[in-house]
Amino acid sequence: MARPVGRRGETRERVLAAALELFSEHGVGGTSLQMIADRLGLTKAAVYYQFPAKDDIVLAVLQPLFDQLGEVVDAAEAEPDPERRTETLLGGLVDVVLDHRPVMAALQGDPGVSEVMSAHPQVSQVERLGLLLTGPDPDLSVRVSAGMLAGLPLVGADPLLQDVDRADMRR
Amino acid sequence: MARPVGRRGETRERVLAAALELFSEHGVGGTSLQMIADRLGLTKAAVYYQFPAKDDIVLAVLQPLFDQLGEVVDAAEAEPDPERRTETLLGGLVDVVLDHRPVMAALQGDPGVSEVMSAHPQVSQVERLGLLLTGPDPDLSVRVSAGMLAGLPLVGADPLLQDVDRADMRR
DNA sequence: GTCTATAGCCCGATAGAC
DNA sequence: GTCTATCGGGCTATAGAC
Repeated sequence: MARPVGRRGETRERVLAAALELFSEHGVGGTSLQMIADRLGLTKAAVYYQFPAKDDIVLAVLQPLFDQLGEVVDAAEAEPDPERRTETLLGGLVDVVLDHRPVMAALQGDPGVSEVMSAHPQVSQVERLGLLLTGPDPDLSVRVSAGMLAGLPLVGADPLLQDVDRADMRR
Repeated sequence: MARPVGRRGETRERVLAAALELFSEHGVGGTSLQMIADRLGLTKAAVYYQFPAKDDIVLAVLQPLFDQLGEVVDAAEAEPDPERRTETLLGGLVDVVLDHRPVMAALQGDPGVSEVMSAHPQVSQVERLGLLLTGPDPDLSVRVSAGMLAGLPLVGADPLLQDVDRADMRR
């Protein structure tokens, strides 16, 4: 096999790790490509070789989270019973938050993330799917659901509760 | 009195008016000092003379709204009875949204606004006061209130409902 | 007091040398 | 695969005309 991959993508991974650190320290908007390059001993252009644009770095940091979120939505959609459907959905959402706690803690509520996501609706569609699934009626329940979804990351970010939350969420 | 003020501040007002228009068209982040200057037939530096920084323009646009919001919170805090307190608070919030509908419609949900506000906590404190007032208990009720507050501007922005809303809000 | 002209610095982005 | 050089544009700053 001769290691067809070898250390390929190593720099890319280092960029993503440094980016996540810097994003959590200064936010997306406060982090420049120069800072990322400096932290790795590279130049701006070297970072630019790995990612065509700054947005792509943000997206790459978020992608694993959204991948898992997509799987959760898919699984929930396949569930015919409404009650078990929301059960699968909420449990899966908790898992997503807990599995990606570092990313969640660093980027939740960051204005720069909102900008990138509104500019690249590819990932945002997944979130809309989730919202439509919880309540397709254009009533107040939608607002409450959205509020819960917005509050979910806040709960999962700091404390270490795990099984207890899942029961509370069902209200 | 000889009008000690005269036409002073006229340009300043024109800058704020043009800024509000441009913010609503392109968002805060998409509006440059150059655009504001061009719309008024001025130069960037002329705008810069009126406001020391771009953030100060955003803050100046928002200030009347936050001033009124502060008054509402003050009035609600002075109310001893909890029920009447929330009544005063919610009614006042509706008034704030309705009185500043143009600003609300233009800047609500703008990522640039969030950035400026997190960089200048002077005004954001008022909002926290309001949140703490609605529910000082770290329970779920806070989340729901926050969700309602986030949804309030959306309601007040587009339609023309006025008295009916105030009754609905009390849930 | 108000504005023009100009310049500095940093950013994201691109082209092309090694 | 990595880097130098450079571009255009954004915000900020200063000097000085009116």
